[in-house]
Parts: sequence; structure tokens; C-alpha cells
Amino acid sequence: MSLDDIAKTETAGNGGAADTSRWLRIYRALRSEILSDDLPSGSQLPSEKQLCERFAVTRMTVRRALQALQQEGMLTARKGVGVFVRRAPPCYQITDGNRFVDNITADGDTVETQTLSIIRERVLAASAASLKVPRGSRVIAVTRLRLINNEPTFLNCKQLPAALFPQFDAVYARRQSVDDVYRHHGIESYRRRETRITGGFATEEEARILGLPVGAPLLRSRSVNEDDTGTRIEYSNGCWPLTAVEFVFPGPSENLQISRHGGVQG
Amino acid sequence: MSLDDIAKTETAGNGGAADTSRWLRIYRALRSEILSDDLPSGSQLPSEKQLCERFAVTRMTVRRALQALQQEGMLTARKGVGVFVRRAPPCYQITDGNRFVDNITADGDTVETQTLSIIRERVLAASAASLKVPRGSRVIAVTRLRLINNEPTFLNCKQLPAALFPQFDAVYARRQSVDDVYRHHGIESYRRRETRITGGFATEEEARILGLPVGAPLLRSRSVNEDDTGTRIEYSNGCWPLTAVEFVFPGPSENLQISRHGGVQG
DNA sequence: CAGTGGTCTAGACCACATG
DNA sequence: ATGTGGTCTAGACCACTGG
Repeated sequence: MSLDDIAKTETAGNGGAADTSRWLRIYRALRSEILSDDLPSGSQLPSEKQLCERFAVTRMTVRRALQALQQEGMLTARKGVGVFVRRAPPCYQITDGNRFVDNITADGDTVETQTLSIIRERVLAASAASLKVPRGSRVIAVTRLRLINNEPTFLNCKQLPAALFPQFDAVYARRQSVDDVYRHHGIESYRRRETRITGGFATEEEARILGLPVGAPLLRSRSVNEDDTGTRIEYSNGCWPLTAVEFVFPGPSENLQISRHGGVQG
Repeated sequence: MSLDDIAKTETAGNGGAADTSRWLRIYRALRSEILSDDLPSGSQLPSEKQLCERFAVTRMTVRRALQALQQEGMLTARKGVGVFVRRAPPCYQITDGNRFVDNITADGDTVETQTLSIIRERVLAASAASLKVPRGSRVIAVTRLRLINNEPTFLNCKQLPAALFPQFDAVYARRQSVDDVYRHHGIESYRRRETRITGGFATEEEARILGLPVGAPLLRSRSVNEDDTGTRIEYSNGCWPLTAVEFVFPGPSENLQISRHGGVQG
């Protein structure tokens, strides 16, 4: 009796009521076992072959279910090793207040900053509008990756008007600190002018850098900072794995409004 | 000569350098054709069988690429019909200001509000803390679906302290307007106390209601509103398809801070 | 009815990690 | 050397849509 025959028997035994596909039933079964801690965080699942036997399906069907769970971040697969229940990804609150690094380390977490590139380029139209700098002027573009507890967590590209920070390289090289650069150029404090939050999907490059599968969902933040005089000093474009962060915006503010904007796709 | 032989010839001809999988090459090819408007928005793709011939692979391989593009919202498949390039999903800015509906319709878009359920229940711990109501007190939970241009776009569950709005049902029934309920109970204006934005994945129920695949990525917003006296009148929990909305938070405010919070998974 | 996408089978070969 | 997950084949049956 083949697996196919078994499957047909199953559904036939139900009076032909196969209301859901087999991979979805496997998805639900595994999902509930993970959520109920029957499959604890960090534990290894049975191999795909064993799961095939358990659910009486072929590997492709098991993998269809596993794939869905991986996309939701509940499972991670390591080639040659196995499939594991992913530890609940740490989630960080971002609010107004102090600096990035201080509060991470205060909670006993480690923060590593990798500077991936520093390039000077002519400002693009979108950045020019946000920074209120003339078209064609130059910006310093700093691309950095933040690893929290050795997990790539935040990929970020800051653009700073080059004219404002002539000593950027020398100061930044010391501690990889943009705040240091600000202070060195007479900016003791600054404030967030605007923050925009959207969702999106990882480009192949972003996926590679963040260690995510191709097309993984992301949270994107775009923000503008200005100094105490209202001069815009930074335009920042960042992305996080979808469940790695929570943005907290305290009120009070006015009533809620919604208005048409235009697509973000592409 | 079988398809398999052709494929082997291809990679062998490259000096054995098959650095990427076949489905990923198909993914890239289709993706670039969509982005370059070679496959215009709304147009129908060749059938899977035709794509198999074009790329010299089997259906499962084509489908692996199509699946990735569907997860990113670039394609939608209609059973029995075909696969289509998805129209760039409308993206709405949410900022502080006026009411939800007014600004949609002002842009010529249609808004439909479906009230899915109105139930009274004892407040849960999380909601009680946000609303600052006693544990065990009662809330009115209103679950609503907003369709913009007939697309399910925003699924929302508001919780209101039941004691504050004794006339809720009668007033709400008239126009499905929570603002009407507020006004009827003497609340002329209110303000956003806090907004939290996270990413997540659709439950099966959310996916069904929003017309998304199981486990589709979402943007989630949780917010608390209070009236002019500081009384918290609403705790709202909503979700949007990942690319359907952009949240805009205007400054100025203090410097940025990040602090540890805890997982959101599950 | 023919054509479409959704699901599934029963294999296979590969790269990778571990003992 | 063995077992793992990643990929792929060459079929098949089904439900659904449309002419």
C-alpha cells in the first residue's frame, strides 16, 4: 500500500471531506506543538524523512509546511544539520531618549557595529528633499550593520551633508560613532524631525547581509534628524528583520489622519 | 534529450559554475521584467506550463520562483485563470491630524467599513494596563475591517471601557462611527497617547479576512487614545498588509533611544 | 469542454556538517 | 561514511474558471 493509497483512504474515510490540504494540516500540527512548548525553543525537529513517516506524506509536502513556518521565523534550517525551533527573536523597543548603544549594553546585551562602507556621492532627489540640501550637493553615505548579541539586527544607511562634516573620516574612525562626529563639529544634541515606518521585503543584498532568506519581510524606517537650530544633519534609511523591533511613539498628539500617498512596491 | 540533460549541459557549459539555483534565476528574471515594466502591472504572465518551456525546468521549479514573488506581493495567482502582476498596492500615510475616512475619500478613494463583531468582555491584562482600567472590568470590543477601493486593507479591534459608553450600540449602529459614539458621550476631541508599530505574521483568521495567504507578513499597530482630560478611552489593535501603509511620525522630539523589551513571537 | 493553478508522489543528485 | 537539508524531475489528480 503506497502513501498515496493511505492518503486516499484517509480522506475517503472522512467521507471525502478533505477541507484543507495536507501541508496545511502539518503546518498547524507543528505550529501548535511549537506554541505549546511541546517543541521547545531551540530544540531540533525530527528530520524531514522522519516527519514524512509521521505524517505519511512525501518530503515535498513536509517541506511545504516547514517552509511556511520558516517564513514566519518559527523555524530555522541548517543545511547538513537539521531544522530547529527558532528562539523567540529578541525584540527591541525604539523610543525617544538616549543613544542606541547605551541602552542595549545596559540590559546586558552586546552590540557590535560594522561599518560596511563610507562613500561620498551626489545626493539623490529623495534624500535632497528630506535633508533640504541643494540638488547635486554631496553627502557622506555611511552604511552600517548592527549586531545585537551577534545577531545581525539592523542594517542602516545614513546620509550626512558633506559640507557640514569636513572632519568626518578622522573622527568617525576612532570609535565608529556618528555622535562623536556631531560633537566634534559643534553639535551637542539633535532631535528627530520625522520618522516613517513601512514594511517591505529584503533585496538579495539586504538578505545576504542580515542572514535572511531571499525576499524576507522587513520593517523599514526612514528618519530625518536636525540640530538645535533646525539644520537637517542626517537622513537615515534602515531595515530590521520583521519581528526584531517594536517602534514606540509616545503621545500626546492630535487626532489620527490617513491620506493617500502612492505605492511603495519596487 | 531530457530537460535534465539540458540543464546539466547548461551548468557544464559554464564550467560547472552553477552559483545560484535555477528557481532563483527564474525569480530574478521575472522580477526584473516586472520592475522594468516589461511585464506591466495587471498583466497576465504566461501559464506555468509555458514558463516551464521558456526556462527549461519543471513546474515545481517555476512554482518555487512564482511563490517567492507572490510572497513579496508582486504577483497574485487566481486558480483556474492565471498569474498576474499585482498592481502596486496603494500605500497610505498615517499621520496625526483628521479622521480616517475623510482623507481617503478626499483623494477619490472609496472606503467601506465592515463591522465584524461587537462583543462585551472582561478586559485582558494587557489591555487593562494600556487603558488603565481595573482588572476584571468590562470593555466593548469592536472588530472592524476597512476596505479601501474594495481591497481589504485594515483589520482593527478597538477596546473601549464599557462604563464610559452606555449608549454605544444605538449610536454606533447609525453610521458605524466610533467618533459619533465619543461625541454622543461628550468627547468632542481626543488625542493619541501612544502608538506602537511592530511586524508580524497573519494568523489563519487574519489571513482569511484580509484575503492574504496563510502566514503573510503584516504591519501591526497598537495604540491608546485619551480624551482631553487624560482619560483613556480606546485601545486599538490593528494590522495591515505589509506594504499597504506608511506610518509617519512628525518631530521634533528628543534623541533616539533603544532598549530591550522581549520577544513578540507567538 | 480545455486550460489554469493547487497539491502531491516517488524518486534523484547535490552540498554540507558531523562523527 | 552517514545523515541532513536544498534542489529538481516527470509525472499525476484535483478544483476552479472560462468560453
